[in-house]
Amino acid sequence: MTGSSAEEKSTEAGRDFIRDIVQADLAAGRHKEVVTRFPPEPNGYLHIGHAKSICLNFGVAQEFGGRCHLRFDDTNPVKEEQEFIDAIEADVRWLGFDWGTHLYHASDYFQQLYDWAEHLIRNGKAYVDDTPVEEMRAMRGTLTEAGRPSIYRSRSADENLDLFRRMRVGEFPNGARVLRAKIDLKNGNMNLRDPVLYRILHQAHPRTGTTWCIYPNYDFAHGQSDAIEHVTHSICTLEFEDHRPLYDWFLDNLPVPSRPRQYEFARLNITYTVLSKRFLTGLVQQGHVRGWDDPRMPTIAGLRRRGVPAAAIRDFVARIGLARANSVVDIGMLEFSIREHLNRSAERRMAVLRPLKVVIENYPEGQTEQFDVANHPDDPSLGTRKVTFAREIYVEQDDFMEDPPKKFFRLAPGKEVRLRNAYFVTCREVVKGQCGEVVELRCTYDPASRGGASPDGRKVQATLHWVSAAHAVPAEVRLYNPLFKRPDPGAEGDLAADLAPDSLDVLPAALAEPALAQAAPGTTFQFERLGYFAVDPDTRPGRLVFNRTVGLRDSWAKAQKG
RNA sequence: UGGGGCGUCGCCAAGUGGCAAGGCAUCGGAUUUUGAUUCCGACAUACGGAGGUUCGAAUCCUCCCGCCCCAACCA
Repeated sequence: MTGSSAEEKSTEAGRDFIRDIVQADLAAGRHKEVVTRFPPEPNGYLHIGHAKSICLNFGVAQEFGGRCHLRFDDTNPVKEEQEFIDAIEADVRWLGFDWGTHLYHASDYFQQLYDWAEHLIRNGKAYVDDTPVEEMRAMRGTLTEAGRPSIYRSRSADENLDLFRRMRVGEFPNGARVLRAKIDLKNGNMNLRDPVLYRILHQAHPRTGTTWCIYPNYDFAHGQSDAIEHVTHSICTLEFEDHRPLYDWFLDNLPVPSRPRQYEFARLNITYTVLSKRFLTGLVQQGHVRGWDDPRMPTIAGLRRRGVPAAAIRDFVARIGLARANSVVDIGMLEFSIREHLNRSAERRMAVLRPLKVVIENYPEGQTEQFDVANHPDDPSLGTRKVTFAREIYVEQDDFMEDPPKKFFRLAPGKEVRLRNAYFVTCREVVKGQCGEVVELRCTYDPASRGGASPDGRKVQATLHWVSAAHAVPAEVRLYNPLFKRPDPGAEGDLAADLAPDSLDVLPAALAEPALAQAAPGTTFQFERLGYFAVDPDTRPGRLVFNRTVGLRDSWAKAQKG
C-alpha cells in the first residue's frame, strides 16, 4: 500500500467514537484483548455499506492488536444460500482482511442456544405461544398502545418445556407455535413486548441440514453468539439500537461465558445509490442488471469487476469517517478515492472509443515507425512500451469539431495539435459521407516534431490520443452511469421509478493499441485522456472487453455543461 | 399522542467550557507531450432556533423546531 492515503492516516491519528471506546476499555483493563466480529447474513452479496462495517471491525481489531471473527448470521434458512456464503468469504478476503481460524456460524451454536431457551423456560422467562401470527401482531399493541397478553402466556414451565421439545422434534407444522420471551408487554420499546425467540421452519439449512426444524431468530442468536466467542465490542448499525435492551436482557438472564457490549454507528448512504440488500436482490432477480457482480452494482463483486481497487474502497471508508448521525456521502468521494489509487498504479495506454479516421497525407505510404512510450508519467519503474505510428490512424470523434467554439483546443479545419508521443499534425481537409457526416480527416504532419516535441518552440493547445489503423485491436468498451437518475433514489416513494434507463452504454467498435491485446482480466489501465478501464472477464482471445471504472476529471466537459 | 437516536460550510467530519481541524466539492492561479496528475491560494464572526448560566459556550441548563429508527414467526 502506498503513500499518504486516509486509510493509513486513520491508523495513526484518525479517531472515532468506537475507537475511543475500545481504547478506553483497554486502558481501563476491562478487556485484555479486543475481539470484534463481522456478522453477515448469507442472503445476498456484500455491498460497499458492508465494506464500511468490515473495515471498522477488522480495522479496530488490527489497530489494537485483537482479532475479528467472521461469523455468519445464518438463522433463517429460507433466505440463505451456500452461494452467498462463498461469495461473502471471497469478498472479505479480497478487501484485504483475514479472519485466520476465526470463522464461525450462528448455526454452530444451535444446540447451545436451544439449551439456553430451555433454561429461560425453566425460569419462567419464556413460553410457547399458539397465537396465530395476525392475532399476535394485533395483540402486540401499537407505538402508543400497550400490548395485551396472550392466553398462553401463563402456561406452566413444564407445559412449555414439553411443547418446546415437541416443536423441536417436528410435531407441529410451520407457524403453529413460537417460543416467546416473557418480558414486558407494555414497554415503549416494541422489542421488549415478549419477542419471538424460536419459530418452526421445516426447512433444510445450508450447514445443519435437516437437524433442526425450529430456528432461533436474530435477537436470540446474536448476543449469545457474541458471548460464546468472547466478543468484546459488538458493533452494528443504528437500527439495532432499540434491540440493545433485549441484547442485554438475554445476557443478564442466561449463564453466558462473557459479557459483550453492543455499539451502534450510522450506516453508509451514497448519492445516486441504493444500499439495500432487498432492493439489490430485486435488481438481480428481475434482470435489471446482469448479476450481483454487474459493474453498476454497489456490491463488492460489482466494484471489483468494474476495476475498483480494494485499497480505494478502504481509503474511501477511512475518509468518510464514522459517526452516529445519518448522512449521505457524495458519490464523488468514492470516485476521488478510486482515481487517487488508480492514478498511481494504473499503466497508461491509448485507446479510441469512437474512432474517426485520419490520413496523414505527407506520411509515406507503407511506412511505420515505433516510439518508446512511458507506461506511467510519474513512475519510471513501470517501464516503457513500443507504440507504432503509421499513415492511417484513428482519433476520438470528440476530438474534432468542424466549427469549434472559441475555447476548443482540439482538431478543427486548419488547426494543429500534437498526437501524443508522435507528431504534430494539422487538419487540411474534412471528408464527409452521404449525409454530410464527417467520415475522415486529411492531415499533414511535421517530421521535425518527432516524438511529439515542439521543433521550434511553437505551442499546440492540445495533445490527442490515437491508434494506428493497421495495428489497433478491436475492443468492446462498456461505459457505466449511475443506476439511478436522482441523487436520492426512492425519495418520491418508488425506487424502481428512479432507475436510470441509460446506466449501461456499450461501445462495440472501440480500438485499442496493440499492447492491450494480451491484457489479463482484472487488470486496470488508464486510457489516456479518457479514464480508468478494467479488463472484463468476458474478454476472450480476439475479443477484448473493457469496463470504464471511472473517468478522468474533465474540466473541459464540466465547462461545457456549466 | 409511546420508546430510542440525531442536528457543526454544498457533502462527509473533528471539536466535550477558552477564542470553529481535515477531506470531498467549488473558485482562482502555476507547472504540464493526458483540458489528467502535481503544486500554491480562497472557501463557517459561525455551530437547528430562542432564552439562560459563565469573565468566556458548538461545548452546561431550559424550552422549541426539524430529521431518522421501531408495531416480521427478517437481519
